[in-house]
Amino acid sequence: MKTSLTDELRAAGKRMTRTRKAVLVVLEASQFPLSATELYTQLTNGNVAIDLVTVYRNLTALKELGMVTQLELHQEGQFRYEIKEGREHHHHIRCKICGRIVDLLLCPLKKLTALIEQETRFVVGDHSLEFSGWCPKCQ
Amino acid sequence: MKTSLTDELRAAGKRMTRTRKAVLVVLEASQFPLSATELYTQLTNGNVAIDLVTVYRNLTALKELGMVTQLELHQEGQFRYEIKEGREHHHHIRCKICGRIVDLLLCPLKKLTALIEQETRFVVGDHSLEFSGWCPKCQ
DNA sequence: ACGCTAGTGCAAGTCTCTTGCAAATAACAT
DNA sequence: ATGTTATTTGCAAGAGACTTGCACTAGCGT
Ligand SMILES: [Mn+2]
Ligand SMILES: [Mn+2]
Ligand SMILES: [Zn+2]
Ligand SMILES: [Zn+2]
Repeated sequence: MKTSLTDELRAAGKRMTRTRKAVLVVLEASQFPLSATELYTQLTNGNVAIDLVTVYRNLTALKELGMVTQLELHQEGQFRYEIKEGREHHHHIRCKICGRIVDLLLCPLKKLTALIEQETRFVVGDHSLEFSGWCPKCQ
Repeated sequence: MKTSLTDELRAAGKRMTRTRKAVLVVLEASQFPLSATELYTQLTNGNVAIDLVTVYRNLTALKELGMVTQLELHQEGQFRYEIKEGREHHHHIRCKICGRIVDLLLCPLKKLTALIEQETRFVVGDHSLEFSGWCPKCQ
């Protein structure tokens, strides 16, 4: 893990604890966004002693610092978290059968924002875009 | 309410009960998608005696029949439901301050689907797209 | 090494949504 | 109209994700 993350934490009055470092390491290694429970399971299986509530509190803290992205995949009923470091803004597709989640390295919505602002008089902040379907193995 | 809805229900072996009709009437009248709790509150305030669990069960049944759309707005932590009858596929924007939800009568994703299928080898089923921002009054 | 304060674990609580079951009622046959 | 049957309902309890309270622990600046 980069030391810059530790510095970022310090600058915000936060500490780089053993458990927080473990959370960041697992998030950095993951190829897809993790739920709190999945993260907890990976940590526990990796012999990191941590409570689920600590996972939640760390995810919340890291989200507030802008170090992780919180997302909600279509009708999963839970949040997932992805580290931001070194990853562009992107979206996801999830298999309806096996649950596999794959990055879509594109965002078709930049042009659309101006149109929406014009039509609704809203100022657009964020957007969430997720696809679901059937992955190659489950078709 | 249209009698066609009653016929549709019958054709699926379902019944048009007093409570189910009341649910449909409130959904038809709403200008924005309602959560189960909001629907329950509107019914109760309108002197319809109904249990919250019955609201949930009716929403589930109507969703399975394709008569309502279930959607999840960004980070609300609850589902919302919209009647399909007479409404095209569309998306929403929600104000981060007051929670107002407005229809976006467009979908920019039809063209994108072919590209995603080509790149990921998934077969694309559904998508969910929601915006959030600041409405005219809350800016 | 010391002290302050952020962070942690455990327990309990909140909120949305689901399930089990007996009673009520809509649909339909007689 | 009356009876039969399967659907629907209400009440109670349960599931699952996430949050909060509080005493104890441990980073880290000095
Ligand atoms: Mn991703
Ligand atoms: Mn709508
Ligand atoms: Zn985007
Ligand atoms: Zn669309």
